[in-house]
Amino acid sequence: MIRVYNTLTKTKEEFKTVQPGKVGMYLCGPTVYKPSHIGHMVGPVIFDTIKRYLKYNGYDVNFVINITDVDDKLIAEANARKIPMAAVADEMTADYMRNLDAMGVKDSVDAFPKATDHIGNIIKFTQGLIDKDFAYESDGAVYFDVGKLSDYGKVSHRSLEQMLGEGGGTADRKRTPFDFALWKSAKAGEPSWDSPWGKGRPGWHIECSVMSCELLGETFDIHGGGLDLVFPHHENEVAQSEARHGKPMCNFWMHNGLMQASNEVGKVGGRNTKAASEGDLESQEGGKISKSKGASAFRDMLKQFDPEQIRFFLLSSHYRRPIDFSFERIEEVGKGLDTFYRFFKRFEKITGTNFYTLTAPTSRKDGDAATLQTPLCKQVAEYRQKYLEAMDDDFNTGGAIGILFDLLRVLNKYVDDAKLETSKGEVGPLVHGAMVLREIGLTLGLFREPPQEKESAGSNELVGKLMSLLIELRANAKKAKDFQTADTIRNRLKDCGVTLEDRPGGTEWSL
RNA sequence: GGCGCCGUAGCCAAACGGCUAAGGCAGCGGAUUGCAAAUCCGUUAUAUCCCGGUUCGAAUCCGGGCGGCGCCUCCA
Repeated sequence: MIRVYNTLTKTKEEFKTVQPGKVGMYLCGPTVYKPSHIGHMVGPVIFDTIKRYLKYNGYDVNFVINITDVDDKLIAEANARKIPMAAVADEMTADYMRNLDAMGVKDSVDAFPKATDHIGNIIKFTQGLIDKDFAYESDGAVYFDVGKLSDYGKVSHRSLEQMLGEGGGTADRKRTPFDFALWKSAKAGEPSWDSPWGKGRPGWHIECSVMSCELLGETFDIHGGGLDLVFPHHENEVAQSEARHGKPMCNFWMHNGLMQASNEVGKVGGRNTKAASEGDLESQEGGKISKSKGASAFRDMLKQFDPEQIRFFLLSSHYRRPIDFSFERIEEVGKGLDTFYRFFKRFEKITGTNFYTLTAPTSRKDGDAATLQTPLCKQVAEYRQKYLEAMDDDFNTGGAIGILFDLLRVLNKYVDDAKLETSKGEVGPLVHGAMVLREIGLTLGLFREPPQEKESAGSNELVGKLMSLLIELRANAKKAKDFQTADTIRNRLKDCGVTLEDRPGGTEWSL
């Protein structure tokens, strides 16, 4: 049984779907006005992992991430750069897609609807709300009347009375301060569309209600987003959708913790310099990354780190927790990841099989059936079971990764104990163990393909030839007990960033 | 000020009332090695920010502090 923490009820609930075997999942995507930074990758990676795990559990998952391509910030950016808003949106959407692709998320997303492709539907939806008397026109704009909804505040767990008591919000053309715009009237020079209320553009919240309904139906299963979107965005989505349809918009509201910026974030590519000189305290003092104007572009971060390393970092703690960003932390998890890569090589050496070509079970049921009866396999099965329990419990990827390490240790120990590197032994259990490691890895979106950097260096033919020359020279020196020469070669290579390992089957090198 | 989240070893982190508080990184000792590296074994929290309470039993539940963070500002 999979249990999911629901923001609506503030408890973990048994996961149940609207339609048997099918899951509709919607994630609030980016406003495409600047290149994405690492904070933008948190939600996609987490919900991609959730999709992978649900698929593994036999669900057919329809995963939607929206693209907000019309908004104040986009207009401002377009004006500043003196180019059309659509040009800004296209450029930044392309950047976002490349980043998602690097993180292994893009292919997992079934649709990326854009707000501007749904203007007609947005107008229809808005008119529907007016017809039902949940919205009113005022001066060319249309507002949602929150006072008409008795349960407004149920997602963010606050009440209208309480908020009004604080004197928050501003009234202007609105009936109540917390009424929000469904449709905004156009100002001169702004992109606009014709509507029954004159030229204008959609408000921020309406697109998500409209597109989620278009693609996933009036009631769907999972709505995700960052914790910062709970209020007002998700509160307002629910208000719109439920007022319009008279039924629950979504059964499970899931919110991921935000990535906290440390001062370092802005340092890559020197993007922080501008913000700092402008006295942008937010980027100076940290806070959530999504707001930090100094956060470095994710594409720059990809030059420094393997995407898998970043993914591993994001999944190493529970999704509802805030994550503190730091380069040290990413380096650190990278070292843990390297231990897996070393095992994969070790595995290939012994079995002649590339770990990445192993055909592992892609469903939980198949995995259950694949259990063998040797001592190692039993141990592996126990860890697999623990892994499943961790993931069943609100997608506890942090705990799951701990179990991945346990599994790794058991497999390495088996190789050591059976001396598989020097003598022929029973490799069947090892292959089975590696298969389970791959099965688990794939549900987390890990170990999909060999780490890129290390591969490219290793595949350089000249480098390979030079390395075998040096290794041969060193082997001759060792044979002649000339350890000084042997150590010189090893130390000098170390200075070049190349590590030599004298393994049972011969010397190996790595960067 | 209002609503809410969080505080576990040097650092990161799991745990959701009950066996010895996972795991990673760093450190230390050992096996192995010509020496290393890698791998494995052992070790590093009389114990979960502090103070009370509930309970046979609390890192977990309740109350009160202290500290960190988010939202409640941008005709949203």
